Amino acid sequence: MKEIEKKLNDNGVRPTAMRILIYKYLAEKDVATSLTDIEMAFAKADRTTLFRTLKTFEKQGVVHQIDDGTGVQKYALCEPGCNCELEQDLHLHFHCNNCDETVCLTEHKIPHINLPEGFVAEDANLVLKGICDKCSGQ
Amino acid sequence: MKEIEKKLNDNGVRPTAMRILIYKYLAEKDVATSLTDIEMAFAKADRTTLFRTLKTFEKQGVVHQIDDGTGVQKYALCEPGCNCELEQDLHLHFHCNNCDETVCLTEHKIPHINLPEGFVAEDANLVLKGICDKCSGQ
DNA sequence: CTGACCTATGCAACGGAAGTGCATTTATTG
DNA sequence: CAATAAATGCACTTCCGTTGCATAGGTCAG
Repeated sequence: MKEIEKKLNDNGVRPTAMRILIYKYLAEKDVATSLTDIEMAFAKADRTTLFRTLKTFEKQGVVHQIDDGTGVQKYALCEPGCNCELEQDLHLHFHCNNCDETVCLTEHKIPHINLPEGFVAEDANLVLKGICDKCSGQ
Repeated sequence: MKEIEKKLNDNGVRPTAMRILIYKYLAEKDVATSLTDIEMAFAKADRTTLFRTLKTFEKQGVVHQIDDGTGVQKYALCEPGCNCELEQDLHLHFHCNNCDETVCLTEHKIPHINLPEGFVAEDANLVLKGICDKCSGQ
């Protein structure tokens, strides 16, 4: 519990009760989480608070945002050494068409692509879709 | 003009006046196009018609849909041999942070990724973001 | 040619999700 | 404790995708 407070403090986020709960929730889930997911889990809290909490987390490098192609923004906790901004640090994401969950494959970086003359890449997003390990094992 | 009619017929799409115009519009633009873009260009036509036209085009393999991370769906004409459904045929897309346009890099396929045990990829989406050739040349 | 029929188009409305402005509560600091 | 800043909650807006239903327009059989 105290570790979460410390973690938030280290990232320049004031550890309020709400924020600690949200962090804990994200830590317990091992899949990317949408604002609506969190809203369901914390029915009493206001949507805006949750929204702004996520945005604060994102800005301070606590979570990174994921666009998995479903049309809804999702978030996942950054790994200890996660440098989300740098191209070479971008891992890829896997979206399961069966259970509809999205997971970070932090070990799998996006390979370097040779672009045509004149194109300069600053960022990349790679999402693979298919059947995840949990669903294919059934 | 007649080629467009033929092209649509070949794909099982009845070539109405509206559809020919939309096809022509897409052909003239070399960048991915959103429903709103088309709506602007055809102010008299109804949003729904344009929407359904795009969906029809997509289903019949005339266009493919692109998710470039901006949150709005975009579409681009399929190349002659484009097999959008097959994993090995997936090209990548480049979104320019300067001019905000998204282009197909049809020559650049998404590299094969070795996934962890249990994961089966059926589809993939790779979007690179940065500065495009037109903007970097300035 | 004409009526029946199917398809395309148009209009209205809905729903989900992101986002903003402002008031209020809670925490921090002098 | 008072003054100030930050966090939370409420109301509302906007944007986009989508659907239901009515109408217009093209197609085909008789």
